Amino acid sequence: MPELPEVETIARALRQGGRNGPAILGQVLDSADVLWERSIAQPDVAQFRQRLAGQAVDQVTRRGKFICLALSRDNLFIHLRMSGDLRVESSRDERGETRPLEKHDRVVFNFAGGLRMAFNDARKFGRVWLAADASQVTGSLGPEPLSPAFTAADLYQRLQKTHRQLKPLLLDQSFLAGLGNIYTDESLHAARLNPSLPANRVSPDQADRLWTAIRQALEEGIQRNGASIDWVYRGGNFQNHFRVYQRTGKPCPVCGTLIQRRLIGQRSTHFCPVCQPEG
DNA sequence: CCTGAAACCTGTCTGC
DNA sequence: TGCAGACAGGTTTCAG
Repeated sequence: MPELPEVETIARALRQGGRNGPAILGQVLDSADVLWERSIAQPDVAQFRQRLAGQAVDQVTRRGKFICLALSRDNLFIHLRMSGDLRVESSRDERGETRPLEKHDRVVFNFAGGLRMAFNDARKFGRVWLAADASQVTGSLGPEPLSPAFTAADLYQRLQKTHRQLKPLLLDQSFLAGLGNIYTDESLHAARLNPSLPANRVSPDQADRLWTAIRQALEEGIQRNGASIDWVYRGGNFQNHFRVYQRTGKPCPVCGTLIQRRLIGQRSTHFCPVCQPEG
């Protein structure tokens, strides 16, 4: 589900509190309950539970679409994939009774102070890693799009190296970390680039536009606390500001032409045939 | 190197 | 009402 802005919103809430519960920064892990074993990518479940116990949450950050918890001795990575979410709450209700879990809770992290963090994931695609060496998990990710180190010239150079179509390329996390289906379509529309255009045919000027569009789309998404669609992620309102995503048959906000949808790289792709012409 | 298809899953919605 | 099929914010793996 979530892309960079949604993951960023969740990471901030874990750091400062808000959205789905109190902050977990500084909390000490007591135990973990694994309700769906395949949610644990690494190491095996027994080792995962054993190593976790007693470690404090020293830092909460984000890298691409990964939530990264720096623990006392390890790093805990959470990837929400299509339907994952995190919920922080007290383990007991007002009467002191153990609070029941929710449908689709897959892993529950219990903290020493009485809080718990539930990883809820209807579709079971999400994964959790525990690794001493962070590069083992996030090592192959491309640049962080909002980092000052990522420049328009940088993007242009990377685009020149391949003839892959822009849409699947931007979704490739080793090319750029954090874009998903929503923000890719929104960025390409703002940059006036056709999603099927081969990357090495993008001019320096167009690369500049794409760089600006990507960063603006992501920043607006973060500012609106992400996009909430259907039953999955809740909290943000960026969905009310989509220009093309899920707006098939509705007018382009720039020229009024009806937005088209078609499959590119097996993902549904929304674009304006006039603002984003072929070739 | 690149593309497309399939797999991993559950839930919702549409149309017959 | 029931049921089949399409579709959903992601990633990996495999065949060609």
